[in-house]
Parts: sequence; C-alpha cells; structure tokens
Amino acid sequence: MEPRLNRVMVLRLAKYLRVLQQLKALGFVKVFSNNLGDAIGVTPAVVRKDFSLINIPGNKRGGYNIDTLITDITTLLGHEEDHAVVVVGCGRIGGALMDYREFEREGIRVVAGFDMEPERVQARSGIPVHHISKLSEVVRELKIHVGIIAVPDNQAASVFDQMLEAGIRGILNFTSVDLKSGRRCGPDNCPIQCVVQNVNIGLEIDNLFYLINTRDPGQTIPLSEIKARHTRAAGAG
Amino acid sequence: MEPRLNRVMVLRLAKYLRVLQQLKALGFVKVFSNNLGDAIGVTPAVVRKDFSLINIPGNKRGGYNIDTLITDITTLLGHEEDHAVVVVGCGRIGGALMDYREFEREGIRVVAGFDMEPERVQARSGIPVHHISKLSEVVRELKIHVGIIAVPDNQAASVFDQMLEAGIRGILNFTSVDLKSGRRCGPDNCPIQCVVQNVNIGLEIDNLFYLINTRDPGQTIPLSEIKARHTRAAGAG
DNA sequence: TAGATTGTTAATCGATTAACAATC
DNA sequence: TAGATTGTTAATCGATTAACAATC
Repeated sequence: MEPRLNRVMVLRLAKYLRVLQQLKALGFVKVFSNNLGDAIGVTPAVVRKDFSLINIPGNKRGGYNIDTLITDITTLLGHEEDHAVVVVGCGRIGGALMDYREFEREGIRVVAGFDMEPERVQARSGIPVHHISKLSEVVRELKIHVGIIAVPDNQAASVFDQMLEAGIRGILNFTSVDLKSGRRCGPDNCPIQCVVQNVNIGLEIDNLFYLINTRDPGQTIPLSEIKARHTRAAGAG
Repeated sequence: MEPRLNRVMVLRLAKYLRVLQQLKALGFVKVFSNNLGDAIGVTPAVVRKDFSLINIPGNKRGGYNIDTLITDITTLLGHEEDHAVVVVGCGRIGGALMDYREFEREGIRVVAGFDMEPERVQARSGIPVHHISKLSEVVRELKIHVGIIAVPDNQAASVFDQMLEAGIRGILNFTSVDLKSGRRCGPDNCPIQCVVQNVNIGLEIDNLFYLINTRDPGQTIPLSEIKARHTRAAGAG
C-alpha cells in the first residue's frame, strides 16, 4: 500500500507553515530540518521525511528554501483560499469565538452567527446574528462549508442535524456531546459527507489531572502497576 | 516491553465512563462490548482489549457489570478527586470558561481567575479574579495544580513561565502559541514537570477546510496525487 | 577536500484488527 | 445443548526512528 497524507501530518505541515512565516518575517531565506524540528517538537528525520513525501526538495548542504516551502505547503493545505465559517450558538463561548482576534491573522473569517435568541446577542465586530431557523438559507446563500457548534449540550444533536441539512461539511464541535464524522443520508436521499472535530474541554482537563497524578507526566504508566492496584483492592474487598 | 496506558486509551476510558453513567441513570445493569463500541465509535475488540488490559472482568455471556466498570474506571482516572483549576486570562474566552456550565457536571471547579486588569473583569459566578501578579501566591495557597491559559498570544510565553514558577503541573492552552510539555529547571534549580495540552482553534479550522477540500473527507489522500500535482506545477513553471 | 545535510531505506515500535478458543 | 460473548493471541497496519549513502 501507498503511504497517505493523514491528519497528523497535515497538522505538522500547518505548524511548519507558521514557523516558516515567522522566519521569513525575520528575513531568513534558508532553514534546516533540525531547526524546524526543534520549533515544532519533532526530530529532524520527521521533517525531512514529511518534505520528501510531498516532493519538496532541499539542498544537500543548504537546507530548504523558505519561500518554496511556504508556497508549496500553502497550496497543499489550501491555505490561500477563503476560510469563511459560521458560529452556531452565540452564548459565552460562541460569542468569544466571533470576537476571536487570532482568526484574522490565520485567514479565518466568521461571517455569521446563529442563535435561538438572536436579539439577545450583542452585535459584535459587525457580524450579523440570525435566528437558527435561517441557518440553511444563509449558509446556502453565502456558500459556507464549515461551522462551529457552541450551543448547550442538549441542543447539540438537533443543531448537528440542521447543519448537515444546510450543507455544512466540516464542523468544529465545542459541546461535550461526541458528534460523529461520516456519511449520512440527507432528506433528499443523497449522501452527506461531514467531518467533525470534537473539542471536549472537560475531557481534556480530566485527562490533565490523570496525567499529572501518575508519576510519569506526559508519558504513560506501566500496566503492571494498574493490575497490581486492582489485585490489592480485590484482595482487601 | 510491557504495554502502557497511554493518552489515547485514557481518553477512551473517559468516554466509556460517560456512556456508562448515562446507562446507569437509565437503569441498565449490564453492557456488552459492542454496545460500548458503538457508543464511542470503536470496534468491540478495542473495548474488550481495554478492559482486559486494566483487569476489569466480564462474564462470558452476560457482558460487563456497569457498576463495576464505573467504580474501577473512576478510580483509575482519579475522577473522584477534586478537580480544581484556575483560569489565566479572563477576556472573552477565559471569561466564557469561568462560566462554562458543563464543568460542574464533570466535577471540574474553576476556583480563581487571573488577569492583567482584574477590575475590568465582571465577577462571574462568584469566582474571584486576581491580578496576575498574585498567581503564585493564590495557586500555592489553594494548592492548585492545573490551569487554563486564555491570554493573548503575545503574553502566552510569559504567562507560561509564571505558571510553571507557581507550581502548576498541567495546562490547557487556548492560545495559538505551541507550549511544550516536559521538564524544565525552576528558579531554585529543582526540575519542573508540566504537561501541556494545546487547543489550537485556528489550526483545527484550517484542518477542517483541508479535509473537506480533499475528495476523501475524514480520510486521507494518496500521496501519488500530491506528487503528480507538484510535477505538473513544476512542469508549468 | 572535508564537513554537513539531505533523502531514502530498513528496523523498530506500538496500536489496531482479526480470529478463535474458552466458557457461561 | 446451542448460542453468544469474553479474553487472548497472532497478524496487520502505519507511523516513527535510526542509520547511512549520496552529494553539495
């Protein structure tokens, strides 16, 4: 089988890109695999392998050309296209995302918000807020393909369905309900493909507590120890 | 080498736990590996393997006992302990997290906020907001080990240092600066261990655009095609 | 030339998957 | 008993790492 460009590698490429843009801003022209590796926390071999896989050439002693890297990775990631998104749920978190300053620098534009009570939402940054019932209409009109869900958990499933129906194909989900990527059957019986990325804040925090409470933070703990704990507990019970 | 309990498996265990709690609330007593697998989107074999690895026994025909699972996983993940955290940076995102309703249900308490201009922050939910200079003092007094960073990007590195100095050992980072887990040398020359989980919203969105713009959403694209594109591009240039 | 860095191959590692014997 | 499900082993898969020849 042929190797494929997967999510992990795509995220690495996006990180290289950010570093490269900073280096370029500082006037650098060339970069070595070990510089980039240090910057994003991987070994130089990974960097060389990544570039090799996507056919970006380096110079045997001069490293890689920063401009070439930026151009090629930008094209590959589709970074030069318009990244327009909608935010569904304009409460505390959704509202914060509509105001999020970093989006601009990263080429992301929030073009509309949706809420059950749009009149309650203070217009922020001039972004219009519509009633959720207008989702499909507005999304189709503006040809939006990506949306952020920031509604209360109990509305997550329903809003998810509405977004699929509206033609949204990529979703960043801030509720703690696990929404699933994949194919579905739309109302007109044509298959819907949608990619979901779940950001579960509570899960991440719980995970942090777990990691710092095991004596080997950031790493893993031996399973023998877990079994031993269980055995002791069972013996005592 | 011995198998180890890693981050991915810990996240799966946390997901099982949530499903199990819902099942219990509905009055269920037993559960099968395929039910749990469906619920969190993995194969039954993964579920059985997970439970087998942490020594939770099932019954050859009766599945697994929900109470046993809940008790054991809760203990293993340290879920029964107090999960108190601080939020550093009480702007739009930090403020939203201080108000975040779901934390309560998940056993997470935000006990304090910190900001450069605490007087500007509206007191929310009765959580005190201190000046950032009080970080170390308050964190040590309340014995906090986990913190959330939601400051502007340009303050991320400085705040990170202050949190390490204050004795924070786990960080959920909402800036788009990549902060690195690992050992450091503290001011008193004793090593500091800190686990960082970066939540890079812009990166996730860019990634979504990439995924939906490749013809195989949620999956991967063949590298041969990437190389072909490059070759065409190079030939044209 | 000598030294340094790329590019690629092979080895390693770990996680997932498949399969099936054990057994309730 | 027959059927269903666990628990474990072996096979598969893919990503990371190591090593080193090629070469600027």
